[in-house]
Amino acid sequence: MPSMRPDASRIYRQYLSAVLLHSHASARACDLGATDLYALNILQLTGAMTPGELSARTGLTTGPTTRLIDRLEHAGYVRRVPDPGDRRKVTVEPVSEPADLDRVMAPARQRIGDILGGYTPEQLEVLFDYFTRATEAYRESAEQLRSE
Amino acid sequence: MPSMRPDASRIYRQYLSAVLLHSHASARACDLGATDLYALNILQLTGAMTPGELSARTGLTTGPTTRLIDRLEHAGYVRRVPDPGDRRKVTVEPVSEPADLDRVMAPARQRIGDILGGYTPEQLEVLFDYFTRATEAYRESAEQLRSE
DNA sequence: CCTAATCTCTTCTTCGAAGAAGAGAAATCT
DNA sequence: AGATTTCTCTTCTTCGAAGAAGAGATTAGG
Repeated sequence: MPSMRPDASRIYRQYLSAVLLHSHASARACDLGATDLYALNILQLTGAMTPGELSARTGLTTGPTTRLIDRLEHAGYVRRVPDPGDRRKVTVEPVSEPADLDRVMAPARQRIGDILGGYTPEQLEVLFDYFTRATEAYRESAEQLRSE
Repeated sequence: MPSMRPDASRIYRQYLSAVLLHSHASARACDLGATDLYALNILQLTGAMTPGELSARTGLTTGPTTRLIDRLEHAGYVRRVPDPGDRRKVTVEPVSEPADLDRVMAPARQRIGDILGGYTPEQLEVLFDYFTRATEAYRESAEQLRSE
């Protein structure tokens, strides 16, 4: 990060730490393992996919992936839908309203909502522009790490 | 999140997912366990603390915490410093430059740096104002989850 | 001073999740 | 139609990390 501010890097690092801290605390509060949350994020970000594809993305072999999906399905975060075109296949799709996770995330969502509510439309434009770009940047970087 | 945009919530959610995705991929690339990264984040965010305090913050008992610190120290992310005032105590402090993690995070940092470099000073003001406030919001929310 | 409290670390056991290998079902290709 | 490939799922084993209990060392209090 260039010299926009002397402490820009530090602020950003602490920001990331706080996000991760909260995410981990949320997972813990839901009795959700780290890999489970990771997979759930993949599904929410990328959309429905087959177990095989999820295996590839998580880096797990198919065995653990089956049981990972079992856990997520049992907890009500995803569901298995048979593929109409290919009856060997199953599609794993994220469920719209994951009850527990939503409840746990509510306080943070409230706080962030309050913060965002204090900005002008022009400022929000900037923020959401950043969110959109950063999403792509992190997704690409993660992809890059995965393929190394 | 109120009706600032119809897809605001979705954009923000995907943004968070991407951040977490990348973080998990980074941890994986460093052979760093989820709890290890979690603890490291606590230390980087809050600063040096005793193993007992780290135990409380991670929610672990003291046994696993000792070995968690062992792993982090061995990997070169933290170090133990004896407390001069109380010789029973040890202070665990994060090391300034964690080699592996830095290397793994470099591509993302580059991309984010490029994105931020494209904004005007006024826009950066808005972004860093958000980062600062959001850090506090997530930290408080995580604290709240921990104490439930 | 001597007891109680505090702090870290060690040991043992337990548990969850990952890997490996293969079975079973269905699609594809010759 | 038969053989091969492609999926998912099952079983068994292995491994890392968490919990419980207690030892050892140091400080604080009566």
